[in-house]
Amino acid sequence: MKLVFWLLDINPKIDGKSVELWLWGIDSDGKRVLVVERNFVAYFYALLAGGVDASKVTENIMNDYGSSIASAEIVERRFFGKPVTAIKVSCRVATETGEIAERLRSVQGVADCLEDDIRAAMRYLLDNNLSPCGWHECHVESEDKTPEVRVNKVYVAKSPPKRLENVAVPDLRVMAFSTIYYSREGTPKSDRNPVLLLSTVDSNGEEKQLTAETGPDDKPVIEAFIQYVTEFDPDIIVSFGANSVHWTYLRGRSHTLGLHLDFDRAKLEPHTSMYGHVSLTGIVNLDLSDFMDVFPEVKVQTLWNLAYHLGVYKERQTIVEDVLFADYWDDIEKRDELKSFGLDSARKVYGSAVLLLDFATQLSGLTMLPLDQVLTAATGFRIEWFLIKQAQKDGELIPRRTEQIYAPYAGGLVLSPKPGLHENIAVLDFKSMYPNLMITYNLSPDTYIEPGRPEPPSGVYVAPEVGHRFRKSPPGFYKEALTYLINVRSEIRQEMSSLNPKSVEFRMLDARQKAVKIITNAAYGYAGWVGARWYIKPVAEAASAWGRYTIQKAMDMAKEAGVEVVYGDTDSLFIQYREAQAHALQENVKHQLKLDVEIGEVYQRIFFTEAKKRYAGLRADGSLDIVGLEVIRGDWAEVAKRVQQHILEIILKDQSPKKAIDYVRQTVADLKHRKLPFSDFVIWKTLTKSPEDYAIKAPHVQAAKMLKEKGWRLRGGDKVGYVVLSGKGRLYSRVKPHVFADIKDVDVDYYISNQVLPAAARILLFFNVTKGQLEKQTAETKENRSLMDYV
DNA sequence: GCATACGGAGTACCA
DNA sequence: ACTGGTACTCCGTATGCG
Repeated sequence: MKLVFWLLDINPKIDGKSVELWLWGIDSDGKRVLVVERNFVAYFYALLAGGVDASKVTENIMNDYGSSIASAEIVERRFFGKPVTAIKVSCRVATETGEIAERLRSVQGVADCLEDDIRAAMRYLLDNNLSPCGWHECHVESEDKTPEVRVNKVYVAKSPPKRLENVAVPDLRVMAFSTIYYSREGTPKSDRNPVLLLSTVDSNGEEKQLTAETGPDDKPVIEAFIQYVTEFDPDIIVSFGANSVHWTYLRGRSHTLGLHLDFDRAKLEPHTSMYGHVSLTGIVNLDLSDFMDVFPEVKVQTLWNLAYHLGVYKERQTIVEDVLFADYWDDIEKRDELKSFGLDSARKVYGSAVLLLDFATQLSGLTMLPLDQVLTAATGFRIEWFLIKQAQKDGELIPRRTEQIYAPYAGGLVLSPKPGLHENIAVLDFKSMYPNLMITYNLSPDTYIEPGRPEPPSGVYVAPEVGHRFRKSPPGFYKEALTYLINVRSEIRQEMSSLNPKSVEFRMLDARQKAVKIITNAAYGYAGWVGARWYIKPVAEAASAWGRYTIQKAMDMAKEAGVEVVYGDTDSLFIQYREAQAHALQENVKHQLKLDVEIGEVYQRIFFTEAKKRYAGLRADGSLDIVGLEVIRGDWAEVAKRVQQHILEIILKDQSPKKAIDYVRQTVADLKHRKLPFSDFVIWKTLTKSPEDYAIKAPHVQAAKMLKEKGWRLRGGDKVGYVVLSGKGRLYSRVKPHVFADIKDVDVDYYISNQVLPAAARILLFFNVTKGQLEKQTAETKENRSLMDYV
């Protein structure tokens, strides 16, 4: 019979020597199904050394290892663009692939073995052109002897599934949860600290709070959780932080209580899997904290900040810090507040998930990575899987990931800005510059001509400065991949333009074009990544060299046309805008450099300091575009950022330094009287490693160590919020984690002289502030450092 | 003995 | 755990002045 199903997840099922592939899905009737593939054959390629007799080597291999090998077939492939002969070795026992490959590496005539490191599930998806989060059609038979799995129906595949074009997504059962643990000893540990509260929100609109009202016994909480999950039978479980904390915690806690957290569709417990994520068999485990790299503008990565950024809620709400959970629980008057915070958190998880699921689904389909891996996989791996698909189409063998020597190379060209205010400035932007350069000059691992090698008949593009050569044709697989991506994106955007932005189709397409964009933009970075399978430094080096050439040429052309350039960075030029002239330049550049250039933002007014990568522009619609300055940095106190923001507004709109100074004076006065919220004083910084690994004493490291002393575990990647307190000595000796500090101990003078005034002076330095105004300022701040010191 | 200079560590940003 | 270019703060020691 024929089965049509949407592929939710795939996992290998290893039973002794047999490897089955389990394909979890949803059929066209909405039934949850498992399709078991029993005909998977693992294989790899033995790459032959030059000049050897392929059939002889094959014969030798079969003689010596025939008992482990199902078949050995001589095939023609390519490796880094060069034609190669290889033996495709299929293994009798899938789990022995790596071992056999390792042995064959030392066989006479075998140069190397490749693709033995492609795991079964990915191999299967790749070879059959399947796509997670996509519809497929498959000949199946019903399975009589149903394995112990929780689905409506189990089938056995009679042939590999075929992908269908349908892009719709079935109705998925989604469940979100949040946790609250009880600990008076810092970071909760599952062997001693109970789960006070589990809050859930699901796609049926049901909200639940599972709690241990009566005391420390949380066994009923976890039992109820297991029961609820089993009954609801979610396709996707969403959380914030489950990959790093909650699954391990809940599993550990279950064991402490003599329970098993075996609610997934194979009745197994959560287990760690690829790319540092936790797997739930047959259920997608989605951790929203893995989305954070998609939103770098959210500086302190918390659930609540993410949800706020996404517009899940509008009014800022009071958050209960985890440090205070135990206090809230023990205080009967505050316990309800904690409970509603827990439920609210689950709502935020669910609300955010609804908005992010389309994007994740599309990224999964594009990269071939299953939905629960695509977000935990780093950028490099996402693009790599996309490229692997393209390479396979071209007959390119997939290189192994090998240890490479890191060697930096020159990047983009950055021009020094002309400091001060400018009127009417347009940004001339090269659209998707690096991808387009790679397309235009056919930059790819398989088109690179090594020094000393003869020039191919098609001729070569020679990169400026660095001299790397790339054949002009045929196109490399980067060119093909990028051309596809860029075309697809513009088709999608075209299609979107005729749709209602509120329609489901529009939402889907928008998610897809965002996913495509992410992959497109990462291609250049991937090329220069030492960890890349296809790492060839000259590819990245040539791209950046062509980039510098391009921007330099465009600058020369601007000069020739009498257009003043005030700034530029990598792929953009900021020019004095006169409409006809600018458009003429745009056309000229487009034509001569064969790259797409657009006139982007036209600023009414723009302000540059002497520093590169830092400016503020006033857009035509009156909004500010602030780049690089303290305002948009996550490691400055809120009060300093707000002051700078207002100053920029005053300077760009009113052009009144006097007003700006008055504003600074007012804030300094407020600071002196502590008439500002405590959150204004918190400085957030990221730990790049565990606090004890630091060689130096830095303020945020000291604050982290204080948290650690109270039992709170902090690791690399964690953000520490601290405030500076009054006192003597080094800065690091008088900081405190914000959760333990009080506004009355804050050193307001530090915030005036090291936060607010420097941020203000960064801008005001460029305006003639009269002596009188400055003296007034000095008088106000008395012995503190005044603006004068900075001017 | 003290203030200042300066390189390095650390962080975060832009493209 | 995708690249290089850049700015900036704070630490900690070297340096120079009185």
